[in-house]
Amino acid sequence: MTSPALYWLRQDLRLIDNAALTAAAAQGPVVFVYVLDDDTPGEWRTGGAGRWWLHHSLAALGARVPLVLRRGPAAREIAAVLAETGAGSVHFARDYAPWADTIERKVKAACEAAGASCHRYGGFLLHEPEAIRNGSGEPYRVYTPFSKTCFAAGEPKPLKPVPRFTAFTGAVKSDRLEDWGLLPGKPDWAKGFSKLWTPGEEGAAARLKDFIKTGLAAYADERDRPDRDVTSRLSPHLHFGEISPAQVWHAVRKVQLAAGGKLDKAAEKFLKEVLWREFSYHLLTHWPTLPAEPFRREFRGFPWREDVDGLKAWQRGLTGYPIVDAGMRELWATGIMHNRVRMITASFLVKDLLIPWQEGERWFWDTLVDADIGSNAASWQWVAGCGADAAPYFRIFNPVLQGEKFDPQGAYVRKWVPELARLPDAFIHRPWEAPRLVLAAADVELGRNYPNPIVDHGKARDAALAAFQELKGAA
DNA sequence: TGAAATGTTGGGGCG
DNA sequence: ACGCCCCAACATTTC
Repeated sequence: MTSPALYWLRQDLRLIDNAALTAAAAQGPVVFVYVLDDDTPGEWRTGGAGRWWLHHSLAALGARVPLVLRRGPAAREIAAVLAETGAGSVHFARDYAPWADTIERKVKAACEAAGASCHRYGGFLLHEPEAIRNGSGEPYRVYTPFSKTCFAAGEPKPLKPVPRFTAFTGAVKSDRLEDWGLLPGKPDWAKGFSKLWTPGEEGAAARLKDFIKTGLAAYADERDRPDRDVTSRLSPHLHFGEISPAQVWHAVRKVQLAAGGKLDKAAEKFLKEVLWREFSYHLLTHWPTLPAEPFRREFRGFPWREDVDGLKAWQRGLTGYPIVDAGMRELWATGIMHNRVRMITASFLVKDLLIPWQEGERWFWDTLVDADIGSNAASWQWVAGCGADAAPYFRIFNPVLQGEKFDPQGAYVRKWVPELARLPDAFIHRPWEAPRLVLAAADVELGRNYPNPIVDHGKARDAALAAFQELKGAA
């Protein structure tokens, strides 16, 4: 009788296109093991919104295959499951987080001590970070040449089908998912999540199909419009590996080749966004301090401010700038925020309030269902101007102009900031300029049912530029 | 994957 | 008729 093989689930909660599972299935009956909170440092454990997602994703997968759920250091738990099942090998996909390598080494050591072989496979990227280098053999620090090299590297490997496997059915200890407390208690802030999301491999596949059918054609022209519905919303599915980036890539390529014309531009734009995710993770792999420290070292001396009230107003969507508040409330209500609005809200925190980007990074980590250590760190540094290939610091978003440009009728603001819903278009992004009578007709009382702007953007901009000058002077 | 400040041009009002 | 000024509208530079 063949001994079972242990498949250690990481951020790959799916059965299709799964090298580790395919290899495990070839060995013998598969023991599916998920370990919560392995040895991830406390501050980077899956945040609140992510834990909601994780619960439902594990529930969805657990309905298809028997899952062994464990909690604690991965090496200890894997060793225990090896002992309980007599499995002869362990298979898992690589993680790129800065702490992952240590965890994976400990698992390997534990396997060796138990006399089991240990196999690591490629992770949740299209290309391994070691494989994409510039002419001088260095990792890229600039996105555009990076993306060109990725496109030139050819199509990702063909997808692996769901392998034929038998699931291990012997006795193994497992936690109960309900006991992990991944779902919010009271108040249940995730009430609105289930209307929008279907975690799990099937939900991910359906989302991809729907995006290609209804969003992709308009993607190139409308992807910056938060009042439209053309973005893929695949990010949380990708984060938990319910779908692989290669699946997404191949699916988009397929319709691009079949339809051509307008879809060419749209598909190209979309695949470039997939490559931003890729770029972020490559940066993280080569510069593991990315989540904590500015990539451009001179920014270590930046005169950030401590502003508890400002941070709180930003988090709660009470800054008095409608597009900022709409974004922060969308995030809280749904676990996601439109990409354009992420840039606007992030710019506001970092440039208008001069609050350290790490504070924003932390908040997004806790509230986004797609919170992803690489993309989150790289994107915050991009906005703050201290990242690799970042926006120059002096590129400061004006929340009024951005709102008027990308949400011209204010539909997005009206949806998420209902107290402003009755304002006419002309004032929806600048309520403080509305005449008294207009405000009264719309039932808006600034300072009572909607805040006055917590900062004057013009003055805040000047202060941000002055802070930047200070930094340059000190350098 | 900005925005504001500054510079340039050209049409029209007007002395 | 002419020059002058004002100021959109657009382009360029600067932050």
